Amino acid sequence: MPTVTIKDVARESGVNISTVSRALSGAYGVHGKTRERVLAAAAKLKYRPNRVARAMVTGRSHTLALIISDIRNPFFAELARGAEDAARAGGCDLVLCNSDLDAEKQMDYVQSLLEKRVDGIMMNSVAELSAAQQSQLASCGVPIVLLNRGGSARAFSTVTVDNRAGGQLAAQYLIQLGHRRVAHLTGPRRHGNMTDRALGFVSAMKAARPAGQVTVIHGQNSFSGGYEMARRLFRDNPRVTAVFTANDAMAFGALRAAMEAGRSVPGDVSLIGFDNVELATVVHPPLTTIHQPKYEIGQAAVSMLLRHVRAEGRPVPERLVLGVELIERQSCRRLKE
Amino acid sequence: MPTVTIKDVARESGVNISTVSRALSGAYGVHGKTRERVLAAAAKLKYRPNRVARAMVTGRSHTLALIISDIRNPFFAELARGAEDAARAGGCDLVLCNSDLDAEKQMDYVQSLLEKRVDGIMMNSVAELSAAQQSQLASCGVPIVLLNRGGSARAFSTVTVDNRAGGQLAAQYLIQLGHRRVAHLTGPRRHGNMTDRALGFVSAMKAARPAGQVTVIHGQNSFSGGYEMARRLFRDNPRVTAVFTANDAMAFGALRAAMEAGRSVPGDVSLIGFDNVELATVVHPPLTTIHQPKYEIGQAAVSMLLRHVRAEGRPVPERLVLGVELIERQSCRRLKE
DNA sequence: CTGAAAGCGCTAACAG
DNA sequence: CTGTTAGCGCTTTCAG
Repeated sequence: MPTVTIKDVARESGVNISTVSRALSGAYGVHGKTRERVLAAAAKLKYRPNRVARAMVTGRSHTLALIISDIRNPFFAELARGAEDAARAGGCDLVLCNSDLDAEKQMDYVQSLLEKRVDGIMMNSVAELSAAQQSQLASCGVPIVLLNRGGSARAFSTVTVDNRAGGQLAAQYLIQLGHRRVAHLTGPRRHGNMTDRALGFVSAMKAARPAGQVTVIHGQNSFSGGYEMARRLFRDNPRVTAVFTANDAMAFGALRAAMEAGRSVPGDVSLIGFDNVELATVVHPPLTTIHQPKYEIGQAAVSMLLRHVRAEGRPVPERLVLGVELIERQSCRRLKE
Repeated sequence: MPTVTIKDVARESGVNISTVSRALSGAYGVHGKTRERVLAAAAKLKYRPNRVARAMVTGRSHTLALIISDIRNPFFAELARGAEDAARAGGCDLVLCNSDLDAEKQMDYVQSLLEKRVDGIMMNSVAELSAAQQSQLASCGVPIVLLNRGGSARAFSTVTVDNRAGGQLAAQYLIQLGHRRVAHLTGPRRHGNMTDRALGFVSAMKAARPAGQVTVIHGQNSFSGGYEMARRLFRDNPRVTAVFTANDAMAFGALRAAMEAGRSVPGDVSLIGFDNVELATVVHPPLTTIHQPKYEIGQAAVSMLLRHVRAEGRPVPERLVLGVELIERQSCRRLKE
């Protein structure tokens, strides 16, 4: 309780505080004997270095931040776990921020994190950032890696999956099963990753022979968002034979809506999701979906970030794009002609 | 980029740094005019206070930590969200730690967090802590609130739900449906909360007329843990008519195992979970479960923690226990005599 | 190899 | 109301 500092250790071991500092940091330039004495004293006193003091002088806080929309989305939970494991392995703590896809909240977080001198920030930035925001972020002094493509300016490092290819995969699968009148349930407009998914899906669908018709609906990218959109869809647009949701959470919501509307999946309508969260195997029917490597995204993001942190100076933006794949389960069926 | 400090603001506005400090912290004792000048200078220079410097002198880092077993468990994700929202509302950051129910990893985290001078820690401590660990934690100098009952020593503040009552609720429900040969799938031995759930369940089951027989199986408290245990159970103990899992994730695993084993739920076996995570409504069949207020637990934990932090001195341990309730859906059925 | 001293950026008495 | 002066606990030159 009576906080013991490096001074106490110095007194106890009869050396100067700078010697203690060196001995403790395992640096060279300290006699074996002295070092042992210091270590013993530190142990005896139960000395615990004060990392905020250290951070102040070194300028490195050994803290990383992860700004996501909502940790309750299993996709982000998995990603966060990958990030936390990697951060810990790299000697850093991870502070978690939920932005709810709210641009203002997101910038507030960044501001606050900068004041706290975090060493780096990972974020799935809301929509495309305004030019002002972009430059503000780019020149904020700490490395940032985006979890989505970084808008027009190539100023940011990013780690993403190939969202566009994912959308195409979903479309091609549905096309091949004979679906042409389909819907795509997605998140808010200008949500980076989801926009790409939609792009890939719609373009592939249009390119089919005969061409498909796709209704795109925007809403909340959550369970309840999916539920709401699907409810409206089934009511207003009952002739749709398949729906592709921009994530699994929305697919679960759609599943729920289908159940309540008395529409069988895949009997009456086929459903395909995106993410491949663990629970996709246990819903009924098991959900066909596009798999993305969630844990690995988090991991890769921190290792890229850590590399930038250690590199000093303004880092050269890097971009890593990971692959996706179609996981076929039982929520889609072939359309009889 | 060329970090602007309070000194720069002082120079720019022609006053002393302490005046800047006062003006910025909104404290009294500074002339309106002067204050405006300072604020203007700060804005012009885009001054951002260095919170680690501030933390060093004030001794408050405005950082809270949450140590849980795994954020991928939707229960913890929801809890973490409640905690983060409350922390943010209280002006604090939240660092996330995944301990995997590993006692050593958990103590490592605590150690590291203490060095970082977090203001408080929330943790769902693994099992009962050893006496040594308990006293180490109790006297570590920062407030701790446990997310489970705190072992024998009443030295810790806790926020929990009434796990025992939850177990009883599950048992009574099953009893009333006529089940007497049941199983309970739970987590590792000595997991605080789950132990209480088991206690309540088993005792209520035994107290039934005629008394029930309950097989208790310990394993990993995860989707795959539930899956494994259920697989073994269905193979070795096929006459069981109902199973109660200590959380929903395990119930989902059990559902999966049942599906693969060709056993219908609730046709062949009834299933009841614990947590009431969002997805419990969308699995097939919708899961009957014991609801606990996850978000509120996280929220309550930080507000208790913040209260302790602000109270200074060794806080008086408080204990908050929240209620649970049975949510009846479609995974259990009445046993025909 | 070790000690002395100068800060990191900020707050908090203590004087004016 | 404002300026001076000490530090917070640690790292890091710079001299021995």
